[in-house]
Amino acid sequence: MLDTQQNLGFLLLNAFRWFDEGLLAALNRAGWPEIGRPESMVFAHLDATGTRISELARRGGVSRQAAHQVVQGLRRAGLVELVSDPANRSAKLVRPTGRGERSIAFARRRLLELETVLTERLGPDQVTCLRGALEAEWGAVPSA
Amino acid sequence: MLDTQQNLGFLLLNAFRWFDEGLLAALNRAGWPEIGRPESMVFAHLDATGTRISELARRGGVSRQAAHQVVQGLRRAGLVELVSDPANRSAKLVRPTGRGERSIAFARRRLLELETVLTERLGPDQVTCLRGALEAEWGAVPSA
DNA sequence: CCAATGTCAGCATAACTGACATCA
DNA sequence: CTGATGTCAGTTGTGCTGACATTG
Repeated sequence: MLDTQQNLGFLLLNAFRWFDEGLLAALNRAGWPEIGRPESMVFAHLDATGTRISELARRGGVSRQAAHQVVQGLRRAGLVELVSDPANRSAKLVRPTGRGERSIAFARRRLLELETVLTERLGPDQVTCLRGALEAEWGAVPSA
Repeated sequence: MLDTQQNLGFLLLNAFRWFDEGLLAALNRAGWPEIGRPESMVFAHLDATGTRISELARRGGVSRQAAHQVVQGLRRAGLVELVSDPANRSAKLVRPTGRGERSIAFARRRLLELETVLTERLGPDQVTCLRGALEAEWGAVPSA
């Protein structure tokens, strides 16, 4: 009853899922079965030089505790390592391991590949157009 | 490390969240606090004449059991009712109640309102453009 | 006999809140 | 002392799989 074929919100969700499924399926098939949706969300916000857990939580919009749990899972999987922050002994930095960096590089290639496929199917004009609208400043969510 | 400001997948997710938050917050404030994310997903796929639980599950991409659980919650909240399908006695139809229909009408108005705000902020060209790209046929997710 | 539907039960995952120790 | 950080514990919500009765 909400016109899911025309409603912009649902259209956006379906488009996101297209990318999300294409990325996660490829990662799983290529040798990183331990990377799921929550892992990818934290992983994406990781900084090459190391990032604090609380910072990852802020970027991902989740609690410090939830981020901590995901990071521990990634550590057990050998994708990240925790090192003490030299600037603050009460903090630790989450850094990708060699295997973690390889998975990130793979994900980046895969995302570009998906965008290329989309460009072949929709044409360059529509994809440029899509990107332009999404990169624009939408501003705060209207509260009224 | 995945360029979350440029990656199309993340851009799509953020855009979806803009609509999702704007819709759910308005519903909660307007007197439907029991409608959350899962409820809205089922609700959106509801048909005015009544829809089977298994059909809602297919449309929403979740299991029959998960859809069943959400529907029971909506029924307890008085937003939908379950009636026997006259065409198949082993099936039931999920239909919105009066209160349910009012909430759906409200949601529809709110979604249009959000799109109007977006059009004011980005201009009609970019929104038309966005809608065009999203309504196009993206095809199956590339498996390779 | 088989397929689809709705339902119940148990399990896994993932997020949250609360609490606490450490350190700037 | 206050605030930020990381961590542990408990709880809640949500979806899944398995299993079963009913119906076509």
